[in-house]
Amino acid sequence: MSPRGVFLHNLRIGSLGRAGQLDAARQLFDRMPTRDTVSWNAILTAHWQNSDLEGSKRLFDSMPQRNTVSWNSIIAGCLENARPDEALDYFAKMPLRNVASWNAIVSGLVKYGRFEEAERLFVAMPARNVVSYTAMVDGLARKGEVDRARDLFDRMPKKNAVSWAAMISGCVENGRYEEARYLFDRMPEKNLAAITAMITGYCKEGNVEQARSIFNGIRHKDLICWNAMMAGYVHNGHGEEALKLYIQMQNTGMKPDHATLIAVVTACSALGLLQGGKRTHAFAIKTKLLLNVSLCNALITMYSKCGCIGDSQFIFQNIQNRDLVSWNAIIAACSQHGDYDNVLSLFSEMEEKGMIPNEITFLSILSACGHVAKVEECLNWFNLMMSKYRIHPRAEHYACLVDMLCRAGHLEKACKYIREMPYEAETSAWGAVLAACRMNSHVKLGELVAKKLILSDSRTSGAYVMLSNIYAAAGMWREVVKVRGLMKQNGAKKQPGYSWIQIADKVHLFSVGDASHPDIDKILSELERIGFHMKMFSHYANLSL
DNA sequence: TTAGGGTTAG
Repeated sequence: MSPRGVFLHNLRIGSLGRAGQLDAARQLFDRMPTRDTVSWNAILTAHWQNSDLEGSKRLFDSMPQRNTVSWNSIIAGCLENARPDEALDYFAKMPLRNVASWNAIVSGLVKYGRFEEAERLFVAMPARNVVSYTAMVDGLARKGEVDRARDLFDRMPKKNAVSWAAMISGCVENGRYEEARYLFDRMPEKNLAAITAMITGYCKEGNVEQARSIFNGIRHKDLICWNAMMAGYVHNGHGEEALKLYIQMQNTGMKPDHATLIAVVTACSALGLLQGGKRTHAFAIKTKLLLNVSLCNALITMYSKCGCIGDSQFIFQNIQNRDLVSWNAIIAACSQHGDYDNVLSLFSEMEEKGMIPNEITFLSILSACGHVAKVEECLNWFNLMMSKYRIHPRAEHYACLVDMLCRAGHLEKACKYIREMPYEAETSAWGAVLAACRMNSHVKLGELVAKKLILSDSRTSGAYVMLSNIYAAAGMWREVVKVRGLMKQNGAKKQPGYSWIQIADKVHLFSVGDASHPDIDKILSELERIGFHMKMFSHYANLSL
C-alpha cells in the first residue's frame, strides 16, 4: 500500500468513527495491508468514541508502536467514558507528555469535579498555553471560586474567545450576572458560546424577554443556543413557549439531542402533557438518546407528575448507570405518591449501592413523612440528616418540618422551629402555620403570623386570604370584611387558580366557578362520586374555604 | 491533539 493510500485510509477511518460507524471503520482498518501508527490511533479513537473503551484498551495493548498521540487518545477515551482514575493511570505511565496530555488530564479532572487534583497538576505543568489557563479558569469557577478564576483570567498571558466565554459562563453559573454583562460588553470578538452564556444568565435572572431578544438576534443559531433558550423558558414556567420553540427548531431542520429532549420532557411534566411526554419518550428510544441518564431522570419526574408512577419505576429500573439525581427523582416520585414504604426501601438500597444522599434526598424523605403524617419519623430523619450525614438543613427542610408539625396540630412546636431556624422565615413555612391555624381555629396565633407575613410582603394575596379564612372559620365576619378591605387598599391581587388535564391531545382548562365546559354536568357528578369516596376513606374534605 | 455555551432531582 502506498503511503498516500495509507494516509487516505487513516482519514476515512477517523471520519467514520466520528460519524458513529464503528463497524465500517473497523472493516476498513482490518483490510489495510499496511498500517502506520496513525492508522492504529485512528481506530483506537473510533472505538472509544463509540462507547467501546475496552476495545480501545485492547488495541492500545496490541499496538506495535505507540506515540504521544496514542497515549493522549486512550486518556481522552477514559475521560470521555467516565473512567478518570484509569486516565490518571495511563497519564502516570506515559513515557513522554506534551502540553495536550497535561491539558487533557487537567480539564478531565475539572469535568469530574476533582478540582484540587486538577489544580495540583496545573501548578506542576512544565509549560502552559491558552488552553491550560482556560481549563483552570473554568475549573476554579465551577468550584465556586469566581474571584480566583477572575484573577487568573486577568493574569493570563494570552486570551482568546474561548477563554472569555469560559469566564463569562463561570460568572453566570455563580449568579454574578452583573459581572458577566460587564465582561461580555468588553469581549473583543463575541462568539456564540459567550452569547449563549448570556442567554442563560438572563433566564436565570428571570428576564426571559431580554434573553429572547438576544436569541432572536443570532443569525446562525446552533443546537446549543436553541437548547439554552428552551431550558430558560421551562425554568421560568413558560412551558408552552418552550414547546413552541421546539417546533420552530425542528422546522429549521435542526436535529434535537438529549439536552433538547430534557427541556421538552420537563415542559411536558410542568404542563401535565402526558401524551407529549410519551411521544418524546418514544422518540428517545428510536434515536438511542434514552441512553442518557439525565433524560431518563427527567422522564421519571414527568411520568410521576402525570400520575404514572409505574412508568417512573420502569424507567428507573432500566437505567444502566444511575446517578444521584436518578435516585432522588424516584424517591421524590414515591414521596409525592404517598408511598412511604417504598421511599424507605429505596433509601436503604441507594446506601447499599454506595450512593451518598444529599440535601434534596432528605427533602423528599421529609415531605414523604408529611404526606403520611409520620411526626416522630420526620423529626428523626431531620436529626439524622444533621448528625450522620452532616447536612445543614436549608429553609426548605424547615418548611417541610413545620408543615408536618402544623398538619399534625403541633402549632407551638412548629413556631419553635421557625424561631430557631437560622434563616429569615420563608413565606412557605409561615404559610403552613397559617393553614393549620384555620384547621384548628387558632385565631390569635393566626393573626400574629398573618401580620408578620403581610408586613414582609404586602402585595401577595396568600396571607390575607388565609387570615380571612381563619376569621370566617371562627364566624368573625366583621374581621373578614376588614381584611378584604386591607387587601384591596394594599393592592394585593388574588391570582385565579387554574387546573387542567389533557385527554387525547386536547387540554381542558378549569377555573373557580367555571361552568363553560360542554360536559360540566358529567364532570360535577364524577367529582361528587370521588368526594363521597374520599369521605368513605376518611379523607375529610374541609369545605369551609 | 488538549480549552468554551445547553442537560436532571425538591
